[in-house]
Amino acid sequence: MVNAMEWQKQRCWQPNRNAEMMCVKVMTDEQLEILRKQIAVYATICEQLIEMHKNISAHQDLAGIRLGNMYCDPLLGSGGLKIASRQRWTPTAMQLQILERIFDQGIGTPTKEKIKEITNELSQHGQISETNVYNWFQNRRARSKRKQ
Amino acid sequence: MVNAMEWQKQRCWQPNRNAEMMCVKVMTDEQLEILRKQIAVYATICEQLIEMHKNISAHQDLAGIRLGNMYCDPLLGSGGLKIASRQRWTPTAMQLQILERIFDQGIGTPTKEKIKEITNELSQHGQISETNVYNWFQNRRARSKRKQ
DNA sequence: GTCCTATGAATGAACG
DNA sequence: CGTTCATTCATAGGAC
Repeated sequence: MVNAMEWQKQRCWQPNRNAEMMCVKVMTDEQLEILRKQIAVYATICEQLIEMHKNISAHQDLAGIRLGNMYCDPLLGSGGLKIASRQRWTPTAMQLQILERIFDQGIGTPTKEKIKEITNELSQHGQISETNVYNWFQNRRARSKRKQ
Repeated sequence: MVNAMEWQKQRCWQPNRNAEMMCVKVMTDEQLEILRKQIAVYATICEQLIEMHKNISAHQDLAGIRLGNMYCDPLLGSGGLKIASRQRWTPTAMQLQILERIFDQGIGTPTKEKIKEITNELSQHGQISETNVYNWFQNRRARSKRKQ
C-alpha cells in the first residue's frame, strides 16, 4: 500500500526534483496572506473541536490526552502498564502556545508573582511546576538572543 | 478523513538553514521558525482532539474538515513556492578530519571565539555555520562520555 | 520500501 | 544571565 504519509510529505515539502533548485523561493504577499488564513482556520477548527468536545464530555480535559505527544506511549498503551514515561517536563501543545504568547509580549523574565500566575494557568493544561515555567523563560530568552 | 497522525508527522518542517540555493527571503529564519511552531502546535492540538473525539463518537467522521490539506495545498498550488524540508548539515570528510583533530587536542569546550575561528577555517571546505560547529562539539563530547 | 544506525539538532535542567 | 550537560527527537544513508 502506498504510504500516505510519505506521499503527503513529498507533496508538501520537498522540492520538485524536476524543477531543480534554480527556482527562486519567494513567498508573495498573497501567499503569505493565504498562510495567515490557513492558520486562522486551524485556530477556528481547534476552538470548535474543543467546544464540541466540551459538550460531549465535560469531565475530560485536554491534559488527559497529553499522552499523544509522548515518546513511548504506543508501547505503554498495549501493556496497560504505566511506567514512568519521562523524567523531564515537556510542555503540551497548549502550554507551549500560551508560553509563546506570553513571551511575545516581551515582558522579559517574569517576576515571581507572574510565574506563579502563569504556572497556575498552565496547570489546567497539564502537569507543570513553577520551576518549569521559570526554566522555560530563561531558556527561551537565552536562545532567542543567541540565535541572531 | 485525513489521518491526523500523518499530518502530525509533518509538523517538523523547517526552513532550510544551510540554504545553498538561490533564495530570496521574505521572512527571517526566526519568523519562519515561529510560524513552524505555531503550525505544529495547532497540528498537535488537532490531532489530540481528533483522537479524543474518536474515542467518544466512533461513528462521526471529521472528513469535512480536511485538516491535512489545509496548510499545504494553497501554498503549493500557487506556482513554485516551496518550503524546503530541513536539510541537516553533514560534515565533509575534510571538515570531519579537522574537527576530530581539534577535539583530540582535548581543549574541551571551545569558546565562542574559538568556534568562530574553527567555523571560518572549515568553511573553506564546505558549507558550515557556527551552530553546526557548536552542536558538533556538544554531541562529540556527550557521546564520547557516554561510551564509557 | 522497510528497517536500522549514526548523528545533527532541539531543549529541559543545572551550573558558575 | 550566559554556558554547559543530559536526554530526546528527527533524519540521512546504508543494508536487505
